[in-house]
Amino acid sequence: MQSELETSVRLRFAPSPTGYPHLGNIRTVLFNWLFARHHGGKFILRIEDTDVARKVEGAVEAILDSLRWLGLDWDEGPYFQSQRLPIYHEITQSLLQKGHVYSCYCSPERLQTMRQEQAKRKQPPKYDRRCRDLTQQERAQMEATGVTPVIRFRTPLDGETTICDLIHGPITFKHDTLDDFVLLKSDGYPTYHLAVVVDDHLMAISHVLRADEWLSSTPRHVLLYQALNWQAPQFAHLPIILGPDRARLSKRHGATSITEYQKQGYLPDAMANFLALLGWSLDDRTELLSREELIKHFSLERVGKAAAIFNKDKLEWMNGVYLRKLSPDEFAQRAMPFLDRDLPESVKRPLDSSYVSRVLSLIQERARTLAQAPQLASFFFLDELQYDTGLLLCGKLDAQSTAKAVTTALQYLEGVMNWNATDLENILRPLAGELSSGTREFFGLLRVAVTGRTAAPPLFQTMAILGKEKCLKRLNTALQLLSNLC
RNA sequence: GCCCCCAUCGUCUAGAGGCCCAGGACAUCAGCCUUUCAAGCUGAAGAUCAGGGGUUCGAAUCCCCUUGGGGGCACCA
Repeated sequence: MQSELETSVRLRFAPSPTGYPHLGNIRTVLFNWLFARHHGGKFILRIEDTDVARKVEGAVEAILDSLRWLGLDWDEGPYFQSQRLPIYHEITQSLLQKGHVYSCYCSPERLQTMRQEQAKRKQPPKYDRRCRDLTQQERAQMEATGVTPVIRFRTPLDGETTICDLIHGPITFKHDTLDDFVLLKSDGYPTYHLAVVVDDHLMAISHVLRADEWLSSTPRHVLLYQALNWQAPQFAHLPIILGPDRARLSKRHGATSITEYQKQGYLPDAMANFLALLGWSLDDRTELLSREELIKHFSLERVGKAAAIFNKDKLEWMNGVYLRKLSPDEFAQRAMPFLDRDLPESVKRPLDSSYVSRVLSLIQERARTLAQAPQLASFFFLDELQYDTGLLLCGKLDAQSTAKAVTTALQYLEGVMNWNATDLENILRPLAGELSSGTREFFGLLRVAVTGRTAAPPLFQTMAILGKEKCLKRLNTALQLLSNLC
């Protein structure tokens, strides 16, 4: 049975469609989602599209896609603030009547020069409240000029507001460090401060988990809640995620949008696990947690305060762990699109799925991302291998003895009836001693001939999958290359 | 300039006064396994707990200062 607290837990993710969601955004969603699911509450999606100018085409779809990819489902929404304008207007009217807000007629130009002068005088940039106490007559005059005013909040001149952050504890802000912020823009759209407060209240949001960058605007929101006579939700400000250079995550840090990680072949579960550990931990040793375990154990008490630097190496490692945990079938199913996308064009499509499955069984353990699969497996698909002939001579043997070794191997292989890994090994292993200094050299030589590389999956399994015809052909090619060196 | 937040190995972190001359993970290095690679196993190195003052019998843990880092101060969110 759920307690009353649990049924009333309502979280939300409220991105603005001004770009594609990046790691930081997604980590925030994850925490919101985990908290909601942990408490059996609701998770709501709301699009804060109140900035017409900065709106980015396709951003909303990218947000929805990212959430779906990560399996972060929502119970309500998406709501769009741009469709809720009348609500904000109505609330603004009531605030106006109660005297909590006022119309401001200052032009953007005036505000800008004001700020410039403040900067020159090393003063904090703050609205000088010129329109705060206009007389009725002055207001009428301004209205008559036809300028559309903005609506500003009448911030108390003295006193202070203490917010009780669930992660940081109590934090006090003096009102005289705040200014009269804008609630309604002249284009009729609300600012973030108005819209977020109104919607969080109307949507009965119980907990606001958002990034630390919002911490200093929280007193404004609390003041607004008070003016509206509404109960404020609980706030929890999450540590920010930084790039390796300790700067905020941005384009410069390579893959920043979450869809990019999808393209690079990371698994949603690995991503979620990794992101959960950025700012949260279960204990001193548990690192690998399934979706269910994350939900079960997530709590705000175990969220840290310090900003975290994104460590891609660890993400890759973890993704490798998840990749290896997949069943062979599932791995093949997931890797197939990547092969299709990234294998050279010369490779005929559609790919033979049963061949692909066998190939991928050797790749699974070696790939840290799905996008590495095509590169790891390419020699299985190519007709002609391109490699440096010198690789054939990496051991102590000269070109002639090497050629002899290959020739002998070919002789034996041609007669093989059952082309499988065990038989191949049984035939080739005894040859290593007589033809070369040992298995390392002999098998190494064959490996280069058959795969074109010095690092590849186990030789005999590789040959078995490649098939007799292809192997013999490649060994003959190697022989030709060697004859050029003799 | 003002306000706010933060500070444990390179990185993610454990640590809520004695269990810590600080534990785990990634990365690094070495060894084992082995036909190469990967995986796996074992081990090493890596943090005077930013610095300085207190409080205390005792501090990474509490308080203060300093320093450093980050965030905010738009008719952006």
